[in-house]
Amino acid sequence: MAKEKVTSAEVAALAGVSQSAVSRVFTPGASASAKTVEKVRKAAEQLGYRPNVLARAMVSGRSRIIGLVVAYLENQFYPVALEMLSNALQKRGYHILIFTAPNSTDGVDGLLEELMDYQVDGIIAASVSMSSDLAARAQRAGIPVVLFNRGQDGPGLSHVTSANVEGGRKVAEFLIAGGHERIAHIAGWQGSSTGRDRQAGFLAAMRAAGKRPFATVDGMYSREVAAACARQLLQGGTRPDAIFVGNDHMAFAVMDVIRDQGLVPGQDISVVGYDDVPLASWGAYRLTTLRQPVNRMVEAAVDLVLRQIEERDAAQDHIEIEGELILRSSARIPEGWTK
Amino acid sequence: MAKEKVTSAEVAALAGVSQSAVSRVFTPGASASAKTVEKVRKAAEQLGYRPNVLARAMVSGRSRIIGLVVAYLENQFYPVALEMLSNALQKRGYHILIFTAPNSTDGVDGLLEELMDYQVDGIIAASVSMSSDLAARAQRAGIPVVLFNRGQDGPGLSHVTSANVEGGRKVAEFLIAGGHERIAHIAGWQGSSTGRDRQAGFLAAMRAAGKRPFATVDGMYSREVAAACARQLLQGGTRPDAIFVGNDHMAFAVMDVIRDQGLVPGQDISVVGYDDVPLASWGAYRLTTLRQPVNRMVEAAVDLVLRQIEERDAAQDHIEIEGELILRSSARIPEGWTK
DNA sequence: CTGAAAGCGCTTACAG
DNA sequence: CTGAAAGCGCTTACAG
Repeated sequence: MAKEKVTSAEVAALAGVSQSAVSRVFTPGASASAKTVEKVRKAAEQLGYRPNVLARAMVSGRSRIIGLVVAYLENQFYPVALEMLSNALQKRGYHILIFTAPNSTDGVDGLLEELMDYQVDGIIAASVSMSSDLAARAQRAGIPVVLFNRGQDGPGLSHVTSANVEGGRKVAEFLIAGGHERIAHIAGWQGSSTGRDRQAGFLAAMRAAGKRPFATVDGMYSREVAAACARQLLQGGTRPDAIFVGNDHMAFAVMDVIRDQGLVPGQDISVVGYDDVPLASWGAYRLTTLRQPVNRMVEAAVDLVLRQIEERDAAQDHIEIEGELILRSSARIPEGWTK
Repeated sequence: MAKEKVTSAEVAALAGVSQSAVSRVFTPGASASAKTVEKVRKAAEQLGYRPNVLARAMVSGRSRIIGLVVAYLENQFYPVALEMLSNALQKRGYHILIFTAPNSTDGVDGLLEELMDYQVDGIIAASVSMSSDLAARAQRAGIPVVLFNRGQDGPGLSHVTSANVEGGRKVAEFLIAGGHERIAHIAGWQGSSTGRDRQAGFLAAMRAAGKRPFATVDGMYSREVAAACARQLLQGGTRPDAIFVGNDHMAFAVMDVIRDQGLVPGQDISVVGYDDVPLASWGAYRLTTLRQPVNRMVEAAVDLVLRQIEERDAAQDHIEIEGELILRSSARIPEGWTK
């Protein structure tokens, strides 16, 4: 039976080698003779020895911990991403230390201190913006930061997003092709790059087609705000015949409001979301939406941080992944387009 | 400008005190004169010093890290719990190291090793079972384990759940009071205590009322399985007039199937879930469900681990929190009951 | 209250 | 390949 805590020294004693030898056997790439390896492995097994990650971290300067700043978990996009991120990182020998953040910018500032206290090797920040001051501090500390699903103004940070401007454009073009005349936009939070980019793409495509949006309002990425916006839009004499909503999470609220008014999404009013979270495909919503390829975004983010950690040279990078419009029944499908 | 890494020795030098003094100033409860505190604080501020948590962990034996084993994040119950857990722990100076687990028992076994490598102070395992062998190992290592939303056969682990047997009973009584004649149960995974307990309570209440369930099947906590079960139940000549589903996540799938068949939940067939995740109150579902009070479950779990960590004596405990039936429109409401 | 010193469990030059 | 030794950044008795 293994005892509470076994150290490399105890293994060394049992194996009849030096403590350094034990360490080498457990350090990938270090040299040890086959005989030593065998003796050590046997002793370690017998004692139930496993290297103490924290001690290793102290001397090597690598904790194998990635700080993940996350918020807004009500939006199904993030739990899904979180799970994938954790799996991908686990597979490469890292683990995630979670920091739940307030959704505002200033909330993150205090977190960085704590993050650094734990000597994390890198930081992935999902769904939060970061001041460039913060970026600078992390950089000075030599900790790579990757923004996930959020861009950044100014230099300093890597980030991975989907092609949001283009996504917004695609949605507008789809809606225009569908013959909609009064297209409204309940935008993603205009304090975030994703919200702004999607809106910019949407407006650009409208302009290019010589159309003006029926209305453009900020849904703040909030169910409540989006629902209020939708109610507002529906109450006038003429109402929109299509609404592009800045993300799926808000789009569900909008659909709920539409139905509350006795209208049918996809017939009376087309609704298009952004993300393609699992719920979007469920029977109750069947939401047409611009899919953000989470798996590829996750892969990119993981590659980015780990590359910056493991090969110090690796420069920052901005990765943009293209999304695809997923056609379902919440929006009228233009003739000739196939589901 | 702070430099990359500042140590207590550097602060000591600048402040003109010993390194031990610096350490004391940053150790709550350690004694230092007002003058020393001031000199040290000033120097620390100037240099941008913060204690290295890992170094502190090494010597003190406390990492202030809680390992969280989690899976099944598609079920909105868990992201919600995760966020609350993280917030509660953060507030008390701990952080969560995430381990995503396969939903099976054996998957967790390997994780425990990794968990212990990081010298976590405690473990919270959500939505996973644990072999008693595993429990024993953690115990031997002196690491308290708390099962969240899962019970355990045999001794060794603390756990917090809602009152599942009673919850199942309440649902049955509600359905019986509603005058339903053919009540089916798509149960939670029978490999889990929650699934078994809810079913047991349900069956007991049925028996007590002299009723036999229309059918009882295992939904495995899976959308797909639950949907298949629902289709099965609906296709015969006589179909159930009520279905108690083992959790909300499956209940949504069941409602989707019911509507696909042109039936209306709450009119043609009553559906009752378990959990009361946020989605249950959204317009598209309005699911009647037995609420698990996540906030109280989280508080209890956090208290339990921290107590076991901070006062070594604290014994294991099994905490059961009562839930409440939330009446919405997915199920017929018995006369006299109020929403 | 305060400093010198030992030690937490490792990794990593440094000699051999 | 291998061992002795230094050192990672702290906390904590131990004297004073």
